[in-house]
Amino acid sequence: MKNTKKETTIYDIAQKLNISSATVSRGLQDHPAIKKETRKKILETAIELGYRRNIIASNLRRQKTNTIGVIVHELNSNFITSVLAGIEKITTEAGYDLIIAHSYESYEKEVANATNLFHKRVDGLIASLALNTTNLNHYKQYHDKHIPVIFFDRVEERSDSAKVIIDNHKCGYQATKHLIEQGCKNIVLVTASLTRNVYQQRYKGYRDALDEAGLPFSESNVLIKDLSEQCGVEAAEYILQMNPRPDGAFITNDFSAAVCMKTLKENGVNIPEDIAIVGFNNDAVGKIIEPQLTTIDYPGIDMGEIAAKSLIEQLAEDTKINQISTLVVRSELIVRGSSLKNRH
Amino acid sequence: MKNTKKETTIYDIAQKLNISSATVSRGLQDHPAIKKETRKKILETAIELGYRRNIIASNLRRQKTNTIGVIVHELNSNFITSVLAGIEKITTEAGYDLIIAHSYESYEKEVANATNLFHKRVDGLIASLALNTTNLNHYKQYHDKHIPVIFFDRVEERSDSAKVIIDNHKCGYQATKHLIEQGCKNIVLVTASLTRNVYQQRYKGYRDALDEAGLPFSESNVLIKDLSEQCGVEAAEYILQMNPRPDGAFITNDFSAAVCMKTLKENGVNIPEDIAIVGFNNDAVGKIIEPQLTTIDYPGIDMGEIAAKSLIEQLAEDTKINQISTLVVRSELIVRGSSLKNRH
DNA sequence: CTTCATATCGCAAACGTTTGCGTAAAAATA
DNA sequence: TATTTTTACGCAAACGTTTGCGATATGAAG
Repeated sequence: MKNTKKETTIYDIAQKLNISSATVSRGLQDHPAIKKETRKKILETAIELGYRRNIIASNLRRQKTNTIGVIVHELNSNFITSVLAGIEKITTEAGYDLIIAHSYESYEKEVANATNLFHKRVDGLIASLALNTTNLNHYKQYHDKHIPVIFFDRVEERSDSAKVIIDNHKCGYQATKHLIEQGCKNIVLVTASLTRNVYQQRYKGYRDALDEAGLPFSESNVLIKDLSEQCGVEAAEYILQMNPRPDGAFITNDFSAAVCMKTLKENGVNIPEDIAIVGFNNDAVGKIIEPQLTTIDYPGIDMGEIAAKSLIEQLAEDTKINQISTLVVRSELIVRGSSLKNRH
Repeated sequence: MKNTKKETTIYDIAQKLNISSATVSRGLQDHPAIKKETRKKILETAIELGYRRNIIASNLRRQKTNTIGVIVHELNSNFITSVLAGIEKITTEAGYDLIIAHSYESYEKEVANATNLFHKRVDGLIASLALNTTNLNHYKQYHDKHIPVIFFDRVEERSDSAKVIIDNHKCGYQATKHLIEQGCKNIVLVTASLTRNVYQQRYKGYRDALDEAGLPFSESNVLIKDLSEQCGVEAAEYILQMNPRPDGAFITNDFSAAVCMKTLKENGVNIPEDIAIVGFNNDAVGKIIEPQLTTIDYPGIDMGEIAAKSLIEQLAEDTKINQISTLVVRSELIVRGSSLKNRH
């Protein structure tokens, strides 16, 4: 039961029709220099013989793969899922295929994925950096071969690639300012490594909002964690042992915020009366937790579409003028119960 | 600034060393018939010239891609993420690359992905069916070319492909029996289309548990939804208008269960006193909601590993004996607050 | 009836590997 | 020393497309 059947090639079609393989090839791709009639015959015998175009041979000849690679730092957030949907929409419209690689927030896996996609000869790359990625050497090979790379969300600001991001500084500022407006005077920030741009910017926004309101900043109010489930628990424990207790918390990830909130509640803390909480990402969990979580929303689907459009644009133009651009998509604060101290 | 630099090929290496390209090719892949010394020289000049193997040419010649495709019906659940992690672990160990495609629970997208991966000439396929997929013709092309396909979780039982699943009947039975043991006598089942095996089996388990306990079955206690957020709300509304009110609910998706629970609570229903609830999947949200959600846990990572191992096994053996196997991975009921009526 | 433009199509090279087979040299054996 | 085996490597075909260029036939224009 071995696979003995040979694949049918354009030669088989050509032979059957007594024409050349060149004509078949052209006929299959709607080349204008082929008579309607012969093209029709070609298509007919193609399906008759069960022909499938050998993309590998085609890629080899054309020196292109019509494929773009995507590297994401995580998968199970609906932000990322939305981004992927946005990317997919644009790329399929433009006739590109997609290869999605997952780095699991690991620098090593990100490197492996980058070189892997490079060897697979993707025509372009869209990537979001892992949490602990600081070295970008694995993208240098792309630049050397003039393969466009676009970063989204998690970017490296020193890089001269195109980037599509949100205004994390503004978000951090808005979130913090909102807490201040609710009367908070002692606000904790729970976030991830400040080496990653998104957290660095949110941190700055947090500080700027404090400064503007004339509130003191304290190192001990900033908790650098990994934004996992465990992180939520630890953040709660830290808050519980603080003296004086903070009256607000900005936790830059909805899931961690939810876990933290839950842990605080279990220890008798009232949300938002004792501590007001703001998360980040507008994940579904924020609407499940009680009270519902105030958070920052930003449209993943737009980010994906913009990143993909931008990449395809770069692929289209031979001229590598490539004005290095940073695209910023809108974002907004969504106020819900977890932060509404003065609603009465 | 056009990309003028030609790629270096094995010919360039061969020329520089005054040997043949065949020797270079063999040297690069550790062929035993190459002297240590020449191999070393080859590797050295390879990196010196910045050589990268042209996988496309290699694939064309070998008629293999060393790539396996994965089609998932969704992405943003940690079940699927775990499955992908499991698959990735095994496949990378075996030297295969992965292409992940996402069908967004859409039959059309699933078909598109299947033919796309087929044209990309993956060596094998691992897939989970979309909710409304009933026609499997898009996998026929794989069988025709003897490309192994393995289904996981969402499978078609009539198919003669290998499958790796959980015992959904047992899960449904256990969940329902647990509710009965908690004193429930009027149990609602909220689930998705019974054409999909997982929901069909869970439904049967539900019915069998009722029968065994001598409890009556009622069509009006079964709600077929799509297990979205909206579904959770609708399920709650349905339950609220039921007369008499049910005292238990088995909702075959944690997120929907959480939304439903929340909506019920908002309408004055006490969980679990008035209605006990069991979900499915052991998603993170189940530990956030209050009370925490009783659910069914099953290890995605094991499913992924098993599916991948099974596929690679099929790829290894030329002999297509291929005993059609159905592999069942363990699963278990996790009891938490949402169903514990008689904890006092 | 020439001349020329246009419409169709074929030739053959190229893309970069891999690999069956052959061969020369070196080593082992008789 | 003569013969056989082993070692190490080269030749050239094959994988299936795509495409620049040339060739033929057809019709239009003069």
